[in-house]
Amino acid sequence: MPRAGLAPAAVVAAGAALADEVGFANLSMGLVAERVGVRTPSLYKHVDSLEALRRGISIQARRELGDTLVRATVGRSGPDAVRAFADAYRRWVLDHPGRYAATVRAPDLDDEEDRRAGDEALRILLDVLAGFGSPGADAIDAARALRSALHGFASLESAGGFGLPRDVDRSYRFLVETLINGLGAGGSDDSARAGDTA
Amino acid sequence: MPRAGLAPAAVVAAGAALADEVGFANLSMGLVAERVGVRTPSLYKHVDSLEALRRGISIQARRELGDTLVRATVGRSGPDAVRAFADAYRRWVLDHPGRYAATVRAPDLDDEEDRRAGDEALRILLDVLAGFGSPGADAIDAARALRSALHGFASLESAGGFGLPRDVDRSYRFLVETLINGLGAGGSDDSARAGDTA
DNA sequence: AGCTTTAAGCTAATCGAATTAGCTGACCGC
DNA sequence: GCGGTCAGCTAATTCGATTAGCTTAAAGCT
Repeated sequence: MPRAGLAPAAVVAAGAALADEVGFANLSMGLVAERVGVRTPSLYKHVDSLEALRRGISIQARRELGDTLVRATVGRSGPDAVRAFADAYRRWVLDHPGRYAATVRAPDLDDEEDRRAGDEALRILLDVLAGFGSPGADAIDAARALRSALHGFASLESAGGFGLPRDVDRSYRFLVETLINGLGAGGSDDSARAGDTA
Repeated sequence: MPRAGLAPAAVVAAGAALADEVGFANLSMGLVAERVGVRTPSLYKHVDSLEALRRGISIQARRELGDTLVRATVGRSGPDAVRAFADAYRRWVLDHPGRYAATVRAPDLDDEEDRRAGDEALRILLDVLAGFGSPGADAIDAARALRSALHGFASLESAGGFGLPRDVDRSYRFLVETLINGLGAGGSDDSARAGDTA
């Protein structure tokens, strides 16, 4: 038979696309094999295992997300950069639910490549936040806050977690503006506990 | 042989405990069976399938989390209630990682019981936020913002997503205070886009 | 063009986890 | 004590991941 001319990268790409369609959790070797046009066992010539394929998808997805975020934020700064970052983040997640689920897996600490793929988005995030000089606020804290909020919203939305009819776009804008407000006000350490009821 | 005296609720409870130990994703019928002291097929006398067991765990977990949050916030209001809510939320997630993962699954919309179990936490959240009368801000938006942020942080932390050495407790406090600040400042709709660079 | 080497793909087989079928005996109410 | 019900069991099925071993397309060399 004519060969399919497969390569590890092609298998990972197919897996990523499939993950977006059927869900990262429902990915199977059989599905991927069918997609690339070979029998299941043939995949093992290109990837070590389903687990390894998942890791590959995760790494690739983190890179894609990172690239997307870079492109969205270049040339912007301050609250504007945060909005661009947030919008690009959510759009990417909604467009690539399976890939996004893949990015959430904790990187394998023994794997250099895996660990690095996650760093880029973080670096961008820190750059974006460089414009917010909330006194006493650590940039890492701010980055974690932003990342947590965006990740939380995106993952709840993409899991269908928002049951109520309230417009989701609007809620997202509210979230982003709330964070921008909060970060701008410089609300980190316990000194912020003054002015409680305000 | 003497009977094990099992009941569906006991199987779900054992499954929940096991999920906390091995991870919700790694739950298997074999593991649960071993835990409750029967052979695997016997479980099917109490639960319909692994999938059904997972749903049961999810429902139970949402109820437990809801109860915990109620207990943590009764008698408090305003920013104080938000802090208590946030602290209780995170503590519960860290103590019950498997159950928490179970709560994230989108409820089955065809299942009345499933849908209801998620509502309680939301109701509490809305109550907690009643104290924040940010003009123009919809309570649902605020609830979603808070939920997203807390869920995001908790799920990243419990997935080992924070690689850096920076103290995580501190970052969490920062996140909560940032939200309190932001919500207090009333930053919802586009009118908030005034005062950009601030 | 013919020869060799490599490795992509295949079929058949193994393994493990979920689930189903059908049997047996423990406990409940009489 | 007797009968019915149902928890639990063993055996069997199914399906997906993975391994073993064969075949031959493709690439390189002479």
